[in-house]
Amino acid sequence: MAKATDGDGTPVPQRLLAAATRLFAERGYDRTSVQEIVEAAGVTKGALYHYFGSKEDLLQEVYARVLRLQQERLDAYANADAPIEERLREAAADVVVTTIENLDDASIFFRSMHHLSPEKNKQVRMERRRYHERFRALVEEGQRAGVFSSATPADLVVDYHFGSVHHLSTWYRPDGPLTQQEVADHLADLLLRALRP
Amino acid sequence: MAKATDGDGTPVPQRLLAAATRLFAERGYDRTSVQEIVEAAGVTKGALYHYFGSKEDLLQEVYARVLRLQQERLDAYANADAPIEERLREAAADVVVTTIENLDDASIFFRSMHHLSPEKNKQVRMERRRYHERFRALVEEGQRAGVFSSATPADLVVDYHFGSVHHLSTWYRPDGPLTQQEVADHLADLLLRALRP
Amino acid sequence: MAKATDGDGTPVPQRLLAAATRLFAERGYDRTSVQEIVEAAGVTKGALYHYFGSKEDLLQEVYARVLRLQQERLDAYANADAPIEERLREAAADVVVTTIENLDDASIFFRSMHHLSPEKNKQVRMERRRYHERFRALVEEGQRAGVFSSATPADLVVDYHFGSVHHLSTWYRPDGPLTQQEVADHLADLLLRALRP
Amino acid sequence: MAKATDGDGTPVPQRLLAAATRLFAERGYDRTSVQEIVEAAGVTKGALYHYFGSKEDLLQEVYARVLRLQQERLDAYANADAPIEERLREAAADVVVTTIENLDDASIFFRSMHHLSPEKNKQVRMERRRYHERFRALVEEGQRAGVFSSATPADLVVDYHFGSVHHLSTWYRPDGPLTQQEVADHLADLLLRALRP
DNA sequence: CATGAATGAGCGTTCATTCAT
DNA sequence: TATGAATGAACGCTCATTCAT
Repeated sequence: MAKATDGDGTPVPQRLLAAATRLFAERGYDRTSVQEIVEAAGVTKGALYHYFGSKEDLLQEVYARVLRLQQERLDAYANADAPIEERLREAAADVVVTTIENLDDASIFFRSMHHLSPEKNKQVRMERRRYHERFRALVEEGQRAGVFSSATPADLVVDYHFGSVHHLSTWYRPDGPLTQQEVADHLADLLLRALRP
Repeated sequence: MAKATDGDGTPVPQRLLAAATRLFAERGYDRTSVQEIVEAAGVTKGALYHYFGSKEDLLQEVYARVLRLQQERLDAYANADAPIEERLREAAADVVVTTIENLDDASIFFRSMHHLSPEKNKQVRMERRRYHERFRALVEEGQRAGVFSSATPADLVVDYHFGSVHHLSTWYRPDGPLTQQEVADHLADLLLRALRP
Repeated sequence: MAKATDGDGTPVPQRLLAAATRLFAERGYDRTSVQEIVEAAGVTKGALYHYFGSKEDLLQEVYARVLRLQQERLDAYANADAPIEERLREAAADVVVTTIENLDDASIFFRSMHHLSPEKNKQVRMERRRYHERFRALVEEGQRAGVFSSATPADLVVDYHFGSVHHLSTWYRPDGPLTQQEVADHLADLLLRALRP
Repeated sequence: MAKATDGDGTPVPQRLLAAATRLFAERGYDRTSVQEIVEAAGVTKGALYHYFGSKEDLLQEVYARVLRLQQERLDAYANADAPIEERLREAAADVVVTTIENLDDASIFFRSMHHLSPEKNKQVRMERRRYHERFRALVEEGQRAGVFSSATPADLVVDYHFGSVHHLSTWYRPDGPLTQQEVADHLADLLLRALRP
């Protein structure tokens, strides 16, 4: 238990990842130097390069973590045993809540993806696509069932909603007039209202 | 007319601004070097610094241009002589069209704002705020008239729509299945449907 | 009378020289840009290069002016009709007063001489040498007459006094406890006392 | 002993400091480029910035070294067990000798201090002040004892002497007619003679 | 006489990464 | 495992000077 930890007992890789996440969100990927990350994590450069192949790998790990989390939650809501309106509403609200809860990761996600090398970028986009499609399937299911209007292509509906989710990191403030849940409910409500036949 | 131009006759400052816009959108602000900008514009560094105080000034100019354009267009639609639904629908569709028409500027706008120094950032945010508020006033006008639902605070409605506009640069492709106008109409339609009482 | 002047009627070359003198003294030769000089003088770069061949020429002109002035004054005191102690005392005090009165020029003189090109440097050193030698001749005259001690070589005596003159720009402040004349009298007194047989 | 050295075995920071000292003295601080320093030291720029935060830090280090040395020596002479005339004479001569022995450092000191940032400048001035005051205390001690004339304020006496010390780098040449010690003795003698009651 | 756009070389500094220990 | 000295390429920016007008 004395290995790869320091003082607080958190393993070095986690400490590095946490420091990198905070700094990338604060100042952006390019403006964060490896030196700053290792100082914030309380280790040396050698240690970082022992656990991560490059600065970019660190960024990819941040992505991988948030992508995994969001996909799991979406799957849980989407596959639940409930009417389609309810499942879509809950999934739509949940992505808002988890995005707010991980606003740092979200900022990085929407602002730093183009810093990944083409291959890694492609991989992230693919996972992102899977997420998008599971969400779209919900919309289409409701459209086929006649519960949702088919006036707008499902793809566009999904992008409409995700746009507002991405946008959260631009305007949401924890000390604002609305709680996370209220924001989530409102945004889910707007989506469902737009889909009324 | 032989002043400050070269070969094609376009003034040097414009050439620099155009080159910077394209490059900032392509690879991001931090990843674009001053050297690349001046090479793309066919001038030397000295010329750039003759017209612009810094690389950051170049970025601010890009912002200033697009902010001015969008504000003008919004004002025109918002102050038109037509029913409120119509005015909101047209304004909502128009911001989509002009964003697509200037997708480079838009990408820069939503991804590089945090690269501006605090003071310049503040100024841009202020102008942005003015735009947001003009749009919000339209929503509130409809809500007061009972034409739009008041279920969702107008602020949130505006952010919902603008989120999808920002998101355009992430997914819109000119060679996609929908034309600019179709995308604009769909997105405006989603907004109006969500606002039905 | 409307030529080469501006507003205040001072000829452009003088205005440039005055601006350069102030700025060179304030921030040093290398840290003063040609742009700053022309702005301070209220003219453009072209005007500067019309009257002066280079930035260095400006510096040389500053030197030439102060050298001429000091040489003239020394000659006047040295060739006066008075006992040698009196003539040396007055010359020694006068160089202190004129140095304090032109503290800017003096700072430049003692700090920026090595910025001149070899040829110009040589010329300035030569004129400086002439000044030194006229002063030394006074000391030697007194030594030969037995009025001054010969314990120290005259050269060294001169450097001893000039050292304190150069040093003035380091510590003299107009709002200090001593007036210019008091400082001058004290320093001349120290010299004369050191020379007592 | 194989760490941070190269070829000759001298540690890199020392090599950099030595190269910088020589070059700053030769051509002045502003005229010496970082590139020239690292080339003279046989390392790369990265190495310099590994050990020193900036070019200015290098200059400050030169100052710190000479200030420390001179203060130590002055303290030793001033606190010795000997009559006041003897202690002042020896201290006055010693500062001349050590200045000549480190003429490079001295040139830099008297010509480049204004290149330091305000904060660092202040620090250097403070240490310099301490030195000045220890020296002044010696003069005052002799004045109170009636051994030295009180005709001139002690402050001015100190500045008179230090002026000649600063001036050394302007005229002293190792191949001149006088040895270091002879120059030192003469200058100390002039000071003591000037202080005779 | 005077302008100011433009040059081009050089500046101090940063930084991801490597590697001997 | 982990260190930290060192690299080397690139970065944003400055500036004395030139020259067509």
